[in-house]
Amino acid sequence: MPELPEVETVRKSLETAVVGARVGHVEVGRERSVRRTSPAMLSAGLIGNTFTTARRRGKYLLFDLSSRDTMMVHLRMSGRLLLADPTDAREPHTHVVIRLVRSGHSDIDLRFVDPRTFGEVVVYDPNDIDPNTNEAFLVPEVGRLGIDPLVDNFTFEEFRAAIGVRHRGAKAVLLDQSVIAGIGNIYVDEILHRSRIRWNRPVSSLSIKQLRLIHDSTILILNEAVAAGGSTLKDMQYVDALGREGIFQTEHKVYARQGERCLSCARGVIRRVTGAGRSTHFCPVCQR
DNA sequence: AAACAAACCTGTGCGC
DNA sequence: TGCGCACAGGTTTGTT
Repeated sequence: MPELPEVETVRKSLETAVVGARVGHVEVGRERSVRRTSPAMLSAGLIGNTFTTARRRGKYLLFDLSSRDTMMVHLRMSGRLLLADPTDAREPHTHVVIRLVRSGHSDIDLRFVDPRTFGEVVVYDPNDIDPNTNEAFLVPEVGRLGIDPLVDNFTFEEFRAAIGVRHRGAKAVLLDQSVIAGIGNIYVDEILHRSRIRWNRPVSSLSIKQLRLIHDSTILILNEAVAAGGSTLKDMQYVDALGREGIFQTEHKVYARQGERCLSCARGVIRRVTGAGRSTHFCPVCQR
């Protein structure tokens, strides 16, 4: 479900409540959600410690702790992080509950809800580094992430250097989290549409002008989507930590609009094709 | 190197 | 109404 704009919206919506809060107790109702370690290790890593940051890299949420450990949360397809009054009824599929204690405030729950259980929560030591790869032992993939368009200095030169001289299709490259971190299946289709480039165009065949267009569109769309609070689709699964829906889905030009008239050129009809197990939406007339 | 398929799970929406 | 199938925002792993 959530891509960079959704994860960023979640991050912003829980930052005030989480940063500075101490963990009172932890409940794990589903071991799979903490599969990288264990319920005991999650509790031991959290209880008594205070969150000092609520960061994001790509689609990864990173909460630094006073112990110098970090809690990583990945929502994958169906995960949600919700702030709730501890007396509020729990949503179905609430797998992890972290009780936050804040001086001068009443306690609050940070709840990890995840029907499909692809998501996960793990506490790890970011300084426990594998000297061979320079990546954290427990969560190496965060160290493999490419440029984050919002967190990093996402200049055109950096973008071009990250893409390199490959022959892969434009969509595959933009979805590659080790190139750019945070773009997923909805936003990649929207970015390429705005850039008027076909999903399977080899990046090696793109002109500097077209690369600039992709770079500009990426920044534009991701920022607009964050400003809109992300995209809440028909299934209404995605909401921020306070339960608020996003409204960027009303701005989608191609995603889930197959069969409809292209809003950009007014001539093409949006097509949906399937490849590598994912759906791709584009206008065959204005995307070349 | 790059493209693809399958795997991990559950819920929903569709056609029959 | 009910059943079976296709499909869903992500990522990893293994195979062509």
